Amino acid sequence: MERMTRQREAVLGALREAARPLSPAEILAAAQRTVPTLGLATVYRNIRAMLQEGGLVAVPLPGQADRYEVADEPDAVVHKHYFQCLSCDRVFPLEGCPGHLEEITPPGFVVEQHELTLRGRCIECATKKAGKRRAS
Amino acid sequence: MERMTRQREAVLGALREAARPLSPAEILAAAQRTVPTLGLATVYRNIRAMLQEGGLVAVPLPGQADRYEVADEPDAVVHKHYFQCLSCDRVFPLEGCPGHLEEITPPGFVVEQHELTLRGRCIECATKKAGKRRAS
DNA sequence: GCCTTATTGAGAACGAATTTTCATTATCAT
DNA sequence: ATGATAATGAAAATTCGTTCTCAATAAGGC
Repeated sequence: MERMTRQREAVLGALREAARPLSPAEILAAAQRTVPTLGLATVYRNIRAMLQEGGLVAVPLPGQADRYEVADEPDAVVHKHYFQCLSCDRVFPLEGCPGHLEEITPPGFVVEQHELTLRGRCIECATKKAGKRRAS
Repeated sequence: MERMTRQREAVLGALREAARPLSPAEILAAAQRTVPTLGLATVYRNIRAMLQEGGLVAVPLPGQADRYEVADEPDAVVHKHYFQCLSCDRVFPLEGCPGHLEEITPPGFVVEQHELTLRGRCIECATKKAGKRRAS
């Protein structure tokens, strides 16, 4: 990936505007508002390229395919956690970290990373308590 | 699943002795020590049957296929968290829960479940500091 | 021990996510 | 503006985990 194409800008733009981790399909849908002819393969190609270049990070979720979001500042060691809505399936970044990990770590084990995923209803789905919807 | 077969006993035995969540492949390997001819399809069939019957529970992990472990007592509402070793890939159950989830939950969001996964070196891999297998 | 039929083993088949192929299009150094 | 070639779109292909098919085997009620 050496050239700045319309499709790549659209993918990056979709991720920037979302302010939350997106799935490849979500990126496709959002970016197609800018480049209607955009294909899923191109979304994947750009995701892969930007991951390598460090501009994107993958957000792994239990039992779910990875989501992606624009990488934070390199020096921001503030790792993140996420909330996944059981209704609309969207994923939102959380602020902060529960800590207290030492307390539940067995002796001799060395913790290098940790991932916390909350699940429930996002504010929108909790409010209009309609039946299940899908991401917007 | 109405008959108690040698293979089903082997699968259950493997899970009981492991005392940690196992992947279908891990179950296969362990159970084959008892029933060498055991096939992977049978492992999956028994996992599925025992899941339905409530004897097993699936352990979802970020970016990983589900592991399985024998279900705790029905009344034990003590949900669990896990530690995954970046070196040997094994998963270990943890005691307790960090709590403090409200603090990081955005206003209006309703938390119904949560999952925490620690990653690093298990006591064995931390001790014999062999080369890394998975990057961080 | 006999017989019905649930269960097995092996491989084919599957579904979902992701990658590749390849002919066409478009970026950008010149 | 031109050309070399990186990037694209569409579909085919691949991967991985899991389920299914089907002939052969074996559990367990009799």
